[in-house]
Amino acid sequence: MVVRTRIAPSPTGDPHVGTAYVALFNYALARRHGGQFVLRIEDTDRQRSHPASEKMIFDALRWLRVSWDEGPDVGGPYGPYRQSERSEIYRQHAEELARKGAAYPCFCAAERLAALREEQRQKKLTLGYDRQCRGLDPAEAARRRQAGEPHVIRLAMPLDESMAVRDLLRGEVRFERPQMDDQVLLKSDGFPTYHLANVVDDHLMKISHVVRAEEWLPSLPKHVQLYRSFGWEEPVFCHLPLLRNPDRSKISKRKNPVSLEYYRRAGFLPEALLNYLALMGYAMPDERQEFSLPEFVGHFALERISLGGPVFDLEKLRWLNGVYLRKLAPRELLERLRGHLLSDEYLLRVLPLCQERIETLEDFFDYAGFFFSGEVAYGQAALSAMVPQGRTPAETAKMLSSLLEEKIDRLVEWTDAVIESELRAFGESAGWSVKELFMAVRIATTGRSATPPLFETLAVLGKETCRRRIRKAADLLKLHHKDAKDTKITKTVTS
RNA sequence: GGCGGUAUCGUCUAGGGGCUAGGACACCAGAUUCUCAAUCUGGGAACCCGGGUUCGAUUCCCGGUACCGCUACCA
Repeated sequence: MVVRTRIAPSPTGDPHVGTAYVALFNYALARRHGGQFVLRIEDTDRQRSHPASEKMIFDALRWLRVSWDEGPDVGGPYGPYRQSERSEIYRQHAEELARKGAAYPCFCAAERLAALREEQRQKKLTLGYDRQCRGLDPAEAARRRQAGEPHVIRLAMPLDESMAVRDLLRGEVRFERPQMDDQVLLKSDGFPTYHLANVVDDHLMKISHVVRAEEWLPSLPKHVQLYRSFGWEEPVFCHLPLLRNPDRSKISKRKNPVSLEYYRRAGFLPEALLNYLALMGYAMPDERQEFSLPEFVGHFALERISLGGPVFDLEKLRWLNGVYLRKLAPRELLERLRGHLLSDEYLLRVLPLCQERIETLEDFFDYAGFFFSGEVAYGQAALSAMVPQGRTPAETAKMLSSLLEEKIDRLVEWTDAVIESELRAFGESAGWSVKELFMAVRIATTGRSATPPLFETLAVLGKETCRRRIRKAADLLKLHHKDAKDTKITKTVTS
C-alpha cells in the first residue's frame, strides 16, 4: 500500500506551531515509507479564511523544510488542493448521501437551534440537534428545497446504542450514542463543513493515514459513518496528543508563543525547532535528544508515539537551539544571521527609517538597536513615560492588554496602513487620544520615546515582536502599579 | 452536565510482572575559567489512589480521582 499523508491547515491566522507539529509527523510517516505528503488548504470558513494567512503557512512550512509533494502551490494529480475550489465536489457528494438516505435536508433556523441548545443546557441534557427534520416527508422536503427555502444537509447518524471506531494508538474506541449528533455537512451557504470536506478529500486524494490532533477524536464516529455511507474504505486513523501550555491546557497564544513567526524572528533554527517538536511525544530508540530530520524519518514509527499531552517547554527548546547554534562554524553562523536580522532585505527596511536621524554610522547601532533585539529593557523613566498624564499605570497596562487582544491578535495583515487605521480606531473607541496611545505603544515596542514613525516601525518589527514587547510592558506596568499604589503619574519623563 | 482521551522526577520521556525505575531540560554543588557562557563531575527529584489477578505489581484488569479535549451552519 502506498502511504499518503496530509496536513490540512485552515488559513485563519498566524501559522501555528501545532500545524508544524502535526505536519512533522505526517511528513515523517510518508517519507519513512516512501509515500507522499500532501498539503491541503481547508478554507471552507469564508468569514475567517484569509489569503495572507495561507501564504504565511506556506512560508513557515517551507522555512521548516517539511516539503510536500502535492499542494495548492505545486499542484498534483488530485487537485485542486484548496477546498474553496472544490465546492461542487462536496455539493455532489452531499447530494449523493441525501439520495441514499444517509443524509437529509434540515430547515431549522439558527434561532431555533440556539434556543434548543439553551434549553438543553438549562435542563442539563446532552447538547445536540433533536433531529426534527430527519422525520420530514421526503416529498415535502424536496418541495421546500425546490422552493428555495434555506437549509443545510445533515448526516443521518445510526441510531444504535454505540459505535466502535479504531485509532491506531488507542485501539478500539467505543462511543455512546448521545455524542453522535447529526452533524451538518453542507452549510446553507453551500459550503461544506470540515467533516464533509475532510472525508471527501481524504478519500479522493487517496490519503492512507489520517494523522491529526487529538481534538478530532470525538468526531471520528461521524467521519467513519461518512466513509461507510459512501461505501469507501477507511484510512488508518491516528490521533496525536495535543501540545500543552505549562498549565496543561491546549497550547494557546495567551500562555505560550504559538506563531511560527515568533520562532523564526526570535532566531530559532528550523532544524532545532523540528528536533524539539519531534521530542514531544516521541523518543528515539536510543533516547538521544539531538537528531536531524532524516535521522528522525529513518527511525520513525507511529506506534512509538506516547499519548500524554506534552507541555511545550520553551526552556528546553532554547537549550536545544543553543546546541545547534554552537555546532555551526563561524561562517555558517554568519550565513544564518544573514538569512535573519542581518539580511539585506531586513536592513533595507530598517535603514530608511533611521537614515535621517543619525549623524555617524555608529549612531545607527545605538539608535536602531531595538530593531535587532528580542525584548527591550524599560528603564524607570521609560515606564513612567508610557503612562499618560492623569492616567494610572494600571489603566495603561489594561489598555495595552486589550489592544493586544482586541486588535493586534486578530490582524492577519500587518502593514503600516492597516496598523495605523486599527490603532486609531482602537484609541478612539477606548477614549484615549492618539497622542496618549501612540506614545504608550511606541515605548512599549521600542523601549524609547524617540523613534522613527510608529506604524512603519511596528510594521518592520513584525507582529510577533510587537506583541511580545507590548505583553511584557503591560506586565511590568502592572507591577509598577503595585509598587506605586496606583498613584497618577504627573511628570512626563522622556529618555 | 454528557461523551471521549490520558496518567513514570517540576518539564520531555525510556522501561516493563521481580530493575538500586534509566536518560534529557531545569535546579543545586564542585571542577575549569580574567568574567560570563560552554564544558566536565557529582547531587536531590517520579511510577495518581483503591481494589482485584498473581508467589510477586509501577507494569495486566476493574473502579475512583485528577487533568485534557469535544459537545457550532469554526476548523
